[in-house]
Amino acid sequence: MLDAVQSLGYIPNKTARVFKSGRSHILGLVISTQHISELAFNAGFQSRFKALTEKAHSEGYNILIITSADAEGRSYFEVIKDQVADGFIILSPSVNEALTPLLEEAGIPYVYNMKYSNRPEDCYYVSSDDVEGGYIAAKYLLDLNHTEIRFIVGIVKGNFMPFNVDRIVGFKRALAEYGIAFREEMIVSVPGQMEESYTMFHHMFQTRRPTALLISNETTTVAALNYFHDHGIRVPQDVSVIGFGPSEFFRHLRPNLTNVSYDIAWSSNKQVDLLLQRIEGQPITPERPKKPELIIRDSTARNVQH
Amino acid sequence: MLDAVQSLGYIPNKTARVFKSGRSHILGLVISTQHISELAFNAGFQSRFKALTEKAHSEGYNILIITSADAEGRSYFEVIKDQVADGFIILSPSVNEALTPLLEEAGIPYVYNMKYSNRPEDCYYVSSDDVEGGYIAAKYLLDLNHTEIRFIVGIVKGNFMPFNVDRIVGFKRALAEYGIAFREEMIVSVPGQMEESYTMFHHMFQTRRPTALLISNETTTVAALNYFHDHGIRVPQDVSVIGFGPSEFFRHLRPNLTNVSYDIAWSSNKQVDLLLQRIEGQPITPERPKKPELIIRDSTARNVQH
DNA sequence: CTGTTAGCGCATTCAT
DNA sequence: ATGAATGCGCTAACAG
Repeated sequence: MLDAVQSLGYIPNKTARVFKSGRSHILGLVISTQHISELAFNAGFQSRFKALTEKAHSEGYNILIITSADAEGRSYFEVIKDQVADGFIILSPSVNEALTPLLEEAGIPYVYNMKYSNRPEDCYYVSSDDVEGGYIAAKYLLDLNHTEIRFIVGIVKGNFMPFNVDRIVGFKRALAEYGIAFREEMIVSVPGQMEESYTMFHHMFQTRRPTALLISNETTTVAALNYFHDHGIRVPQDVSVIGFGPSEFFRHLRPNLTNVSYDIAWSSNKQVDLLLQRIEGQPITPERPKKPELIIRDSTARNVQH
Repeated sequence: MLDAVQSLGYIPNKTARVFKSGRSHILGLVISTQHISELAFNAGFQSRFKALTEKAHSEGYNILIITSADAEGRSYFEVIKDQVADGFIILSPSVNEALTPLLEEAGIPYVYNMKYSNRPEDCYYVSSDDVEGGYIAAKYLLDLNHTEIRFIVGIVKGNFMPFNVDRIVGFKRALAEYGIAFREEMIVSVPGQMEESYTMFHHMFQTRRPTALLISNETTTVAALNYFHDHGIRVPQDVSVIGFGPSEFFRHLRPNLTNVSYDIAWSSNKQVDLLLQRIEGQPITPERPKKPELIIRDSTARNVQH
């Protein structure tokens, strides 16, 4: 009789099974609409998406893409609570103090991709060591005799993202070690992506021209290289450039870019592991942030000016 | 009493609601693991992902990412039938004759992003007019006096993808109109992405050097530009290049690339519309493929050689 | 070892 | 208008 059932085109109702078992084997990936719209040269997000999907897949889970237009705690929660998913990976564009208590109260398992709170019990995230990232990048430029350095960071609603705050801390630390005074103008924020970044570099290079750039996102890095290409500014002869993000991406740019390389596959895997531990009610083993590496390529050179 | 329920932190069980209503408001996006692993410069997939996600979102649906390692009909079906989703958008890397009957028999609504069969009743797809795409690109190069043209196409398991078959038809049509004999060597297939493409261009330019290139995917286009950059081959003075894909991507390359531009947002929106019609059992209004446009930029010039 | 049944939480129907 | 009962399709527990 079972054979008959099998040979007939019977397909068990997945919804009923999920309902009964209480497990959908779906992981919600919560992203802002900004993430989606800025996909093109956002190599960091792409790597994260790839790694999370592959890892989830290998653990028997699928990824549900969940977007929320305004990245507020309450609205994120409204979207999250309506989803069929066993847990959520939250790629917050900023610190989100309001969201966590709501999720906790509702008993919804979650994980962040970065530090989301200053309370020690809020340990459900796996991040990278961004202080170190800012430090090694700045140190390398200082070793190459650069002092007119600009650190280009994106801003969301007028605020630095937490990892940029950390990178700036590392940047300042390196400066201090070398006895170079920090000046506010060394930090340059860009509100947007490709177009705004291009314009910003235009202004920057019309006025006081720096000898070295740290650029905290990939799209802005592409904008910089395009601006330099269009205006005959040579990298690294005229300006040194260091990018932040997955190393493979920068290897495919011209010139090959020196960059602070994050092991996004590692952190993504750990995020999924952590989330699955929460879902299964297992004890949590917090992960220490992994140190990024400086990959030296062709976009950085010794400063011979002045 | 209702107020009390509201004010208390009561959250209705989404799974039970889905079970009862029979609607998950989830659309499965079925992709191969290849899609995921080749995300980086795959601007076409990125645009598609973005457009599908935004459209689904605006229709009150979310996107579930479903991957299958081997893109066979049966294994795709095995994965699909286990998913909680109201319907599926299938980004098949090749024609998939085996999958469709299985889905039909199981009564699972689906939509493809390209023509998936030659039977007239298999009309559940929204594609672009790729014959036209190949034609306008080739015609433009022929107008610029190029005859040593190479059409670079990706292959999956030794086969051209259906849209490349169409583009080649258009390419040959243009050739015929201009009285240029087609030669087999004009079609060059690359098995892989960035690295393999780079090597392939190296071989190509060591031997008989073409004056113009049509490149059917974005990663290979980037590989070509990188190869030319590294070896002092100037675009468009030494070689003309035309890419295929979303126009914004090519605008951010250097030089700005002439390209055959597809309206991916349009086709993605239509795909979701079509799928929702199927899900709701509404009569289907088939969409005619939209014609692509040739965007002329800085990577194409008149052939003055010979 | 095979066959029957209870119950998951919601929405809908029906009875009050 | 409010409240109680039913059933969706599975699975796990239980009975035969």
